[in-house]
Amino acid sequence: MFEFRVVAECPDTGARAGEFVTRHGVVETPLFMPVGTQATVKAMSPPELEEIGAQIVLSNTYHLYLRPGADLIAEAGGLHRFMGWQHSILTDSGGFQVFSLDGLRKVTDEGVHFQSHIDGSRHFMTPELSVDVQQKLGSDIAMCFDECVALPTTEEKSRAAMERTIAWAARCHDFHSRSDQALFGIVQGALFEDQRIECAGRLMELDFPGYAIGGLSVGESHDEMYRILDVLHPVLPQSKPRYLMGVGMPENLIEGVARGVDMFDCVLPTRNGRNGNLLTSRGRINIKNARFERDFGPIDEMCDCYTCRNFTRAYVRHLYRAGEMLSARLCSWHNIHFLVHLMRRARASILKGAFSAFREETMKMLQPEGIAQ
RNA sequence: UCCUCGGUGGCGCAAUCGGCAGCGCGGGUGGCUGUUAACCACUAGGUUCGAGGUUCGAGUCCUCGCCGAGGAG
Repeated sequence: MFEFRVVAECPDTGARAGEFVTRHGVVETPLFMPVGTQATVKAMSPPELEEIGAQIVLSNTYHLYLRPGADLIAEAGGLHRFMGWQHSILTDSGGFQVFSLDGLRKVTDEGVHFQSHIDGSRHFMTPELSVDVQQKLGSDIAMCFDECVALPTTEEKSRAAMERTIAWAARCHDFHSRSDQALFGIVQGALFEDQRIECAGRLMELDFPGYAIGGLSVGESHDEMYRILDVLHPVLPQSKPRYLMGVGMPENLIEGVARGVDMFDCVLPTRNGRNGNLLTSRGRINIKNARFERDFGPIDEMCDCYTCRNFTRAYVRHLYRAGEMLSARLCSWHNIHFLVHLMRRARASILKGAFSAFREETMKMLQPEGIAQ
């Protein structure tokens, strides 16, 4: 059911434009997926996400398993119907929570003992349970349950997590049965090139319809992230989509695309938006700053999102300082629009054979020195 | 006119027995990368109403004054 095809490739870099089909429609890559952990992209409604042009959103197995529960969502007719989103959905497996809920969990080869961050109740998440939940949710793309290690780490710890991730991937693969849902494998291996290559190769033996690169954007430098992407680029199958998990800084997206990445997701546009940090074509701005008090221009001169078409920096700053919820909405709206359209423009440039110029120009604009006003 | 209570950062308030003047909000700034996050961190800001006095040392005790709130007449 799930099929990916490359429609254009950049002659100078690893960038490619592609598309895949889910039962909820055609999805064009490269793309950015807004994060909707709790079956909602915080502060945004589905029609607003549609207006922005989001093609697929991400939701989370661990969070929905704890509340409201996979059976309830299945009973509601599946996650799409439950949250009122007719387009594609990717569900993360809960693997990232193995990393982020440090202190509330214990990892064993069999699975992960969690203590709920909501009520302290004890749970045991396994690869099978993660896939079971994701099948009940009915997402278009499910992710293997993996172990994401914190950086910096040692070669031994990384290898242990990598081996566990591979073993769990095989168990996910065996357990997975929904033919209308794609299951992606996740490459781990921290910043060790040999481990990354080995992990990719062993996952490829399972022939997943797509491959994710996990364990990055967890504190390493950009150069280290790019080095791992460079290493994986020639290894991963050209004919399958590659998904760089958790990456959302504009420059990371551009450089990721240049290294063959097709999909990204990140909480950055929504979380930072709620906290008054805004992405612009000339770098990031903090709308809280006093210098915007009487700035009656748009957030970003180059942007045509709803926020930029209708409101000024001075107004958005006022909303933020006043604690008004419209601030979170307008800032999230703009930030998501920024990343979705950054990827849309990247795609257009690849189709035109002009990605290198697009990359150079965009990266130059995004430099901190580029911050005007 | 008398009595009582109060006066401390921009605002609201703490400060033990007389012993390094703090907290919250607000202000300024920074951070946030598969969301435990409309969050977190840092920072600036003081003649403690005024004038005297006691004391090694006073936001704190004493005297007088000023201002505010309440009560009595």
